[in-house]
Amino acid sequence: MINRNDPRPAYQQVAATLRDRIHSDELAPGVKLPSTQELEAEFAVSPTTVQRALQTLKGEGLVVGRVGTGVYVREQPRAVLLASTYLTQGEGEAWPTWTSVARDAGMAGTQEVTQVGTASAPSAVANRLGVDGGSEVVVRRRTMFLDGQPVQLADSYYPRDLVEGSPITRPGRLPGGTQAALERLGVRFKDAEDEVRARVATPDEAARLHLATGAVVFDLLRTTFDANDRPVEVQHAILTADRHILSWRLPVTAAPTSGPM
Amino acid sequence: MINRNDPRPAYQQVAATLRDRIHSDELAPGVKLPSTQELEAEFAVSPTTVQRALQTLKGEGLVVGRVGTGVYVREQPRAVLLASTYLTQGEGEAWPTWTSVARDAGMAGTQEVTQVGTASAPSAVANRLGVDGGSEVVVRRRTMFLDGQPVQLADSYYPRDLVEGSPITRPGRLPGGTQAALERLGVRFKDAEDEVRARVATPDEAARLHLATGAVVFDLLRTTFDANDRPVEVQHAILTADRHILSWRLPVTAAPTSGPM
DNA sequence: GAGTGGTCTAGACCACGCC
DNA sequence: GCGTGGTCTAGACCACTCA
Repeated sequence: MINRNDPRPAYQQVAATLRDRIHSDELAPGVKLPSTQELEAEFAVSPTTVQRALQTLKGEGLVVGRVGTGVYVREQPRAVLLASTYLTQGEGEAWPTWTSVARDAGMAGTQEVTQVGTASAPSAVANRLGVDGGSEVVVRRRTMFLDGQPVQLADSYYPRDLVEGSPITRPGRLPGGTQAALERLGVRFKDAEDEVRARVATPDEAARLHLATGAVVFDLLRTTFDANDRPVEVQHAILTADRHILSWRLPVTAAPTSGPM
Repeated sequence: MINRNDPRPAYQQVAATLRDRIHSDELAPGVKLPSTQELEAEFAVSPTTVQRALQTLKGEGLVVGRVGTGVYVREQPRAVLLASTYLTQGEGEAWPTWTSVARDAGMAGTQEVTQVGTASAPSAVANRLGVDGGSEVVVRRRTMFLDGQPVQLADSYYPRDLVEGSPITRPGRLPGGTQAALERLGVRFKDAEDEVRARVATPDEAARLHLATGAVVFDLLRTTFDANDRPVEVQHAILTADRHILSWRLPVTAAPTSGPM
């Protein structure tokens, strides 16, 4: 029952009560909530108020509605631990791939190349790639899947003069990945800079990743530099936040290092 | 006007139209939207439908409502670029501090120590600190502010036997930061592991960070290891996503794989 | 006091899943 | 066919801001 003296709106009280039941496992993952009509009766509020409370919980990713059946406590999807530490490792024959990372988490990782060609560089990419905003760059767009579900949109951008005429500009799998292909072009890698943002998915991203509106995504930019500190690749990835944990390993020295990192 | 043949619900059509106007700068940041009554008339929908569309946009962080005045396009708050070295928390001149990081972004960074003492270790912390779940550990809790606004909750945990009797267990500022204090106890740092998640703020976090419900936060865990690979510190930080960009710099020595990480 | 956003109601209709 | 979640309406009230 709702407390009319509580300063919080009724729908927030309903949401808070249900949230407590979920967190206390009184409503365990996968369990069906009482029907909206039952909730109306229990809390003595109108249908609209119940719906609004449920909408709040849906926005928080706690429950999912399935019309015709009921509203269910969301099963926590298993997440993939995406480590970047392998980049610092030396020589090895088998490099971690999306497939192997997913297998480590007990899932099936696949990918699909959706576009290879040239495109006008988004300003964030152009800045980091050291080209004029809007100028044409080479782009490879991929979608990554976990157990058949799209979880990641990964776009890689390259300076046109660097990769022109190479296999990178053509569709199809690159043996050893794009980085190996760049090395065959004479590129010597030095280091990379990651920038990570988190935000709500745009409607376009939500549609392509099969997400509810309001879902949280990582927005990740990786700029890779060669031995001359020239940026040779910018990767821009959108990752569903509930299926990825990002991980970095970094040295800690007693004496301060100079410069960032 | 709403298209009744469009399969999308009316409130989503209204939201999409307003979203387009915002992204096209027809409604620039800071500008006041038409009043809800005007929107009702323009789209020929009921008040509730307009409210639901606005609620959707609020959830996306695109607009903010101020009762009594209007609904405004949200000014994009300036974000702080948080390099990975920051969390090492030195206060010496060479280590980046919260104050210096904020100053680099043109803002005032302050912090407040909210609690120093012992607490039962949350399971995620206990795991990483190598102690039994629920056992007592030493904790230092801080809140970080940008221009007076709380933007970060940072809790640092230490094994009890390691820091017992040291200044770390007592309130007050630590000259040189906790890292220097640990070094004075004989700790030799080796490396650290960061784990980054992104999710919606819990109601408690939202209240402490003055966030709207549904706001996105980073959930960051840093485990620092000494030369013997013993975990000596676990930092758990909640950061408002729209005011932080996280950054890492990592060396690349050979061809990595196809994934973004 | 007028206008504003925010909340709530009571009732209706629809598409869908299941029996 | 019935129960389900999801959507929508028309109207009401409240707290707040600002002139």
